[in-house]
Amino acid sequence: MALLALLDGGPSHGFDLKRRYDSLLGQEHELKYGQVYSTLRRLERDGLAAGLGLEAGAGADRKVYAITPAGVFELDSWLDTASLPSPRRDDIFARVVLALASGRSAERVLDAHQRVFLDRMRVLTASRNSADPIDRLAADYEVAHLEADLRWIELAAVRLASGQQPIKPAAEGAPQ
Amino acid sequence: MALLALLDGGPSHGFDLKRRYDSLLGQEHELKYGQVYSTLRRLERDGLAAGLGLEAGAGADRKVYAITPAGVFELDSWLDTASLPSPRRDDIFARVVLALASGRSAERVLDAHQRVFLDRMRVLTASRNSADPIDRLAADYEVAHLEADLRWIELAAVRLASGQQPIKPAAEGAPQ
DNA sequence: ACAGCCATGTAACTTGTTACATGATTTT
DNA sequence: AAAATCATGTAACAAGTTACATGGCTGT
Repeated sequence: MALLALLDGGPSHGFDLKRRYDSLLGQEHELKYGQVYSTLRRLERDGLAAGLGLEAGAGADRKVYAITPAGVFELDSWLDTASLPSPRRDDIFARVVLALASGRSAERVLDAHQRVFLDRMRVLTASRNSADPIDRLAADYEVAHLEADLRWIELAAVRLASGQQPIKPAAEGAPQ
Repeated sequence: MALLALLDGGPSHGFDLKRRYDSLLGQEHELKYGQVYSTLRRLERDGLAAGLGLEAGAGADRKVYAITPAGVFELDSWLDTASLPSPRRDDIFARVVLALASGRSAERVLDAHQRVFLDRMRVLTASRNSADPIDRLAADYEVAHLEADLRWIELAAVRLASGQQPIKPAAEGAPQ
């Protein structure tokens, strides 16, 4: 969808799309070339983008793609879709639950995360005055969610401290 | 890691692990059997779990696995790891940025999400008084992040309304 | 006898990652 | 002449999803 959105501004080629994606959304997580070119082929296969042919440029010949009407439709649909944050299986919540389920203390998990999250907050508040409006929105977004995590950490600590965590009994189908 | 954590409570087999995972973390997103059995084989291959053999039970024979010392070590390491929330490529932030980048209005995206998030909040505040402590923590966690998203939506709306979004120029490597 | 749950799996497919290979052009 | 950048790709791997296949046991 990101590639479609970028193509919607006009035809382009893989290398350029990757650079633009990275400057837009590549905070810490760049697009891999392997994915760019295979995704473009996939878009073409699915009729959402069409190859326009080769164009000479600075280096090797560029393979230029354009978005198709079907692609525009898909993009519009995606943008109009409000995706509820799907639960993440590798975040602090999962770790806390699994720490409890395996009879470990959740405090260690909560403390470790609190430390890291607070550190990250300090870094972010600095970059929050960035000139680039997108960078600012990104920082705002991350800060908002870090605050949410930090508030939840305190809440969870209280809840777990008061009601001594009973948590489901351990293995049930286990032998011995 | 979830399977290792469950195995840490005692040896068990795929079917049982799946059920326990689902009751613990399967809010809306159950584990697929295809993944359970292939993951168990992977854990065994990597020496984190060991097959103990077959055990007769209610239905077909159960293939019982136990966690190994190496598995316990991995699990402990994972629990001690504080993972910063990695940026998600399919959430509201990505949609807003890509709407702007493709010359569309971000308001539509913001509004659609605000509606859905508020709806979800209403559903959640009801289930927040759940008896099960894990369910309560889960609801708290989701509510905290929904609040974060809603606050960000308002902030973004203000920012975008004031500074008329310039956003990077459209395609650059495009012909014509 | 049949439905439904217990229990395990496989095959095909999709997406994403890693690592490598190639060669042209531009800059130092 | 060497290094950096432009530009495209492939092969191998890892993980997750979907759909199907198999068969035993339990309750009605």
